[in-house]
Amino acid sequence: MLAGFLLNLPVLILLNKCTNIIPKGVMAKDFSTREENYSKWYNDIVQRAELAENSAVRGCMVIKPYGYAIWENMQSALDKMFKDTGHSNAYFPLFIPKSFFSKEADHVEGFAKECAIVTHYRLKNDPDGKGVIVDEDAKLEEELIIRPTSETIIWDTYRNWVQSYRDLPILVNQWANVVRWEMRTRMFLRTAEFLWQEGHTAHATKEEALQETYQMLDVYADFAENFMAIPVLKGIKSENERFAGALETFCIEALMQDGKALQAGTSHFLGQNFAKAFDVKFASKEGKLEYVWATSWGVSTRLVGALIMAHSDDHGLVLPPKLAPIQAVIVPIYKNKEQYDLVCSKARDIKANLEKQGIIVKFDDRDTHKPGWKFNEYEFKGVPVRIAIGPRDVENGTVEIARRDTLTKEVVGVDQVSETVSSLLVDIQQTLFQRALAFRKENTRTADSWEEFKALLDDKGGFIMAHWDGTAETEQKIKEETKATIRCIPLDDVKEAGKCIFTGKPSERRVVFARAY
RNA sequence: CGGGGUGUAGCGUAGCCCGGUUAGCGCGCCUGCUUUGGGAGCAGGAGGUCGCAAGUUCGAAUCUUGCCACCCCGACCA
Repeated sequence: MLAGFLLNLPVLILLNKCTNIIPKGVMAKDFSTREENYSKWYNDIVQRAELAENSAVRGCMVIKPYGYAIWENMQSALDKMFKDTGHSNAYFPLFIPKSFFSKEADHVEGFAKECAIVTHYRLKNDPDGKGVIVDEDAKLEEELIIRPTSETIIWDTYRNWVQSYRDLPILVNQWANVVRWEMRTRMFLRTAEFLWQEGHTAHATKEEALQETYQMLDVYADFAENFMAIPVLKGIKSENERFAGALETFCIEALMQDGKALQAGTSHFLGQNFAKAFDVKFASKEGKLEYVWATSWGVSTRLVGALIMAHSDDHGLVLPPKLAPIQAVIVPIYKNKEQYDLVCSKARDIKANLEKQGIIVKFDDRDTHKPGWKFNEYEFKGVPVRIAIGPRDVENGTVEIARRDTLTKEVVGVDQVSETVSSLLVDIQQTLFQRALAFRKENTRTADSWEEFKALLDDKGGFIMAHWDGTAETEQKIKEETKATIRCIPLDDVKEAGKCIFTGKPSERRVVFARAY
C-alpha cells in the first residue's frame, strides 16, 4: 500500500502540472465523431469551424474568412515555391470559345460532360410579368465554355508567344477559379466551382518538359509534407486515371483517416499534344521548325479538405502551425474590471513578445464570451497553441499553455512563453506529420490474392499494394467490382515479380490500390 | 439522370397518419442582475409567407396535384 502510494504521488503531481489531459465528456457536445459518421463529422468541422458553407447556388460553396485564410496560407507558400523555381504568374480568361475544345480529341472527351456553357449575353424584362428572361435575340455566335481547365486558351495564346527557341521555356502559373459541373459535390473535396492554381509550361525539348513535370511533382510533395504535414506517395497514374490530353500524369496521393485515398496534386507531361492541336512551333538552333513540349500542374482548394481529413479529431479541426491562420491564441481569465485590466496588460506584453518571434497571435479580450466558451471555440477551430492567463498566473508569474494536437496543458513562467510557444509550434508540426505517417504505415498493406484484396478493402481500407497486369480493362473490372482504383504506380518502388490479383497474369511491380475521394 | 428521403424562426426539431384555439420545444439572439481557471444561472423579451403554386373544404402546417430546393445511395469526377 505504502509503496503504491509513494509511487503514485509523483505521477499525480506530474499529471497536475504538465499533462493535464482535457476531460473527454466535457467537450465536443452534439458533434459527430469519426467513428459514428465520418462524413457528418467532416461536414460538422467545415461548418462549425467556419471554413465554408453551402451557397444559394447548387454545388457551390461560400468559403468563409477562416477557411479562406487557410487557402491564402497555402497559396503564399506555394506561390513562393513556384517563383523560386522560376515561374511567373499570369491570368487567362474565364471563358473559352467552344471551338478551342474540339482541337484536342482526348481533352474534349474528358471534359465535355461537365462543362457550363454561356449562350447569351443579355436579359430582358419578362413581358408576362415579374422578373427577367433570357433575351433570345442576344445569342452568342460562338458559345463560350466556362473553363474547367485552361490548356486550350493558354495554348492558343502561346502560339503567338513562341517563334524561336529563344522564346522558350515559358514558365507560367495562374491562380484562378474553374468550373466542373459535378453531379455530386462535397465541401472542398468536390464543388462545381473551385479555386486552384494551374501551371502551364512550354519547352524546347522532351527532356526539359519531363524534368519540369518531375520538379513540380517534387514541389507538391514537399509542400504536402512540410506545410500540410501530410505524407504523400509520388507516382504515375494508370491510363484510366490519366489527365485528358496528357501523355503521362504524375500525382501525389494521400491517405485520409477513414482509409480512403485522396489525390492531392497532379503534374502532367503533355508531350506535343497541345502544341500540335494549337500549332505551336518554334525554330530550333538548327533552323528546323519543331513542336513545343508541354506540361501542366495543379493543386486546388481540395487541399483544405485533405488537411481536415488528415489531422482533425473528434474535438474538431486540427491545423498544422505552418498553415494555421492563428498560431496561438491568448485567452484572459478574470472576475472583475481590475483583474481584467491587470490580466490584459500582461497578455498584451506576451502577445507583443510572441509577435517579435514572427508568431501569428490572436488576443481574445472579448468580454462577451466566457473563457470556457473560448477554449472550446479555438479548440474547434484547430488553433495549435492556446495560452490562458488569469489572476493566479499574474501572481505566480506564469501562464497555462495548451497544445491542440495532444490536448495537453502545462504551466510555464511568463519569461519562457516565447521560447516555449516557438518550440511547441515546431513540435506540433512534426507531431502531426509523424502521426499521419504512422497512420499511413499502419494502413498500407499488401494483398496477393483476389480474396485477400477484397477482404482488406472491406475490413480495413487504406492503401493496398498489389500486382496488376498493366491493362486498363483489368483496372476497370477491379473498379466495377470493388470501387477501388489504382491510385498510382509508385515512383520509388522496387521491382518485384508477381501475378496480377485479378487475372493471374505476370506483373513486374506492385501498384497502389485504394478507394478514393 | 435513376432509386430513396427531407423541407415548420438563424440552427435543430414537435405537430401531419386522424384538418378545428394564439403552431410548441431546445440551442442561438436581445435586455437586466449575478457570474467568469473547460461551452454559466435566473428573470424578462424579440423573432414564423409552416419550401412555392394551385385545388378540396365553412376552415389547411395537416388532405390532393404540380413545381422547386436540399440530403443520402448509384452512374461521373480533382
